[in-house]
Amino acid sequence: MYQVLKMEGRAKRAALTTVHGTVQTPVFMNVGTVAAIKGAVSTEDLEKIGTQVELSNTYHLHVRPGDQVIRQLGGLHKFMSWNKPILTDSGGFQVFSLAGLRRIKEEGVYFHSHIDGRKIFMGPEESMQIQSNLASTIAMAFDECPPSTALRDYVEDSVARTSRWLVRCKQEMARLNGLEDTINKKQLLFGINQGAVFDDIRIDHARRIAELDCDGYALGGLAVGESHEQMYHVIEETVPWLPVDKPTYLMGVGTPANILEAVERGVDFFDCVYPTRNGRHGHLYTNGGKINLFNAKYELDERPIEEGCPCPACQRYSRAYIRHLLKAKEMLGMRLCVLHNLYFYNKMMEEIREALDEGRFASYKKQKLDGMQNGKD
RNA sequence: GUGGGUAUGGCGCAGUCGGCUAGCGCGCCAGAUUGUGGCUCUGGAGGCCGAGGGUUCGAGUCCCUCUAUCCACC
Repeated sequence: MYQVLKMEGRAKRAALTTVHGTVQTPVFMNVGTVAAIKGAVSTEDLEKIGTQVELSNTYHLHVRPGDQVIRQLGGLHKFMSWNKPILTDSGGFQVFSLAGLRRIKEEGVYFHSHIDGRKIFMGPEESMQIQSNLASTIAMAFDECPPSTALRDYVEDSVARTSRWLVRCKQEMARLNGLEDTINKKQLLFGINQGAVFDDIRIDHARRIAELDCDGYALGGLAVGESHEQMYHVIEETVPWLPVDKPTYLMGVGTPANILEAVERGVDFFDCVYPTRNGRHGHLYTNGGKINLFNAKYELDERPIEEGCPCPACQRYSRAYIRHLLKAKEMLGMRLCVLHNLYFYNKMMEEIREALDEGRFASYKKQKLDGMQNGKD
């Protein structure tokens, strides 16, 4: 059940109750593609840094260790010892990101595994079956994510196909949720809006999928090369056509500034590899903007990453020490940086929720952006 | 002491029969990265080529002396 608790303009403060607990939104989902947050971060760590939802990937887990293996082990929650919500991405994005290794047809997509090169077929039904085996809390529809540079004709065809795929996803998910031996019979399904940067295609698609009564809706195909202005414009134009009483998820986005802008435009679910990937590369988020711990100026810096930050890294380690760990390629360096970044993101979302609760999101957003040098994080 | 080898940016090296602004890897200094291959990419700084002399239009490349260092033998 999804309940909108408060609105400020189009910005939503809501709560999504699932079989794995309630998610307070707006929320940032922490990305753990292969059922692991990269950087040696454990589920215990996630509990400490305020993670509400973990995100894993259908395609990656299908390839290794195999969704049948995870099913036999009782599903993802039991497998990775995480009892809060998990969202699984459908594998659709891999159609886009593994371009060159795939062939898209009406029935689905033929891939080559990036692990061993073997040929794999995945269509809407297969994606739902895999996600059902994984038994995630929320499954994503199987879609195609065209590049931002795709021509209008291509995008129209692609979006039409994604719509047909969504119908098949819904039917298959309903069937799977009704089976006796399905692990999570209340698995939710989010549909995905596409249309590149063509407003009319986006809107037409949004209206069409809104009628299908999914459990939530995502904006896909953004932050794939277009400008920030184009992305904000698409969000602004599209979100009003998606049901306000359903979760709205902006896939793969983004920087703290991107998130603040999107919350203002009505988005309440996010995920992004930035805090984890950038953390592994020593790029750290602070209220004063992003810093690169590899920079020589931190060699003798005894301060924590961020003064006053209660995260496990800032509680007891200096920038100088963490910089040394990173340069020495010690795992602990990456781990501490990833923990800090995820804490920063989770904390920012908490602040956003508080601001919305108190009806002061607009001023919070301005203050946060100003602090981060007007969003140049 | 004798014989042989080697000296080129922080480290390891390439430089063909002498020929334009001396390259490469790592490191260093910066910058990218948006539903993740702990990757990758893009820039940048840094060298009077061990020292001195000679041959030549021209020497990192050839010759002589010296120095340092390595190996073997005494």
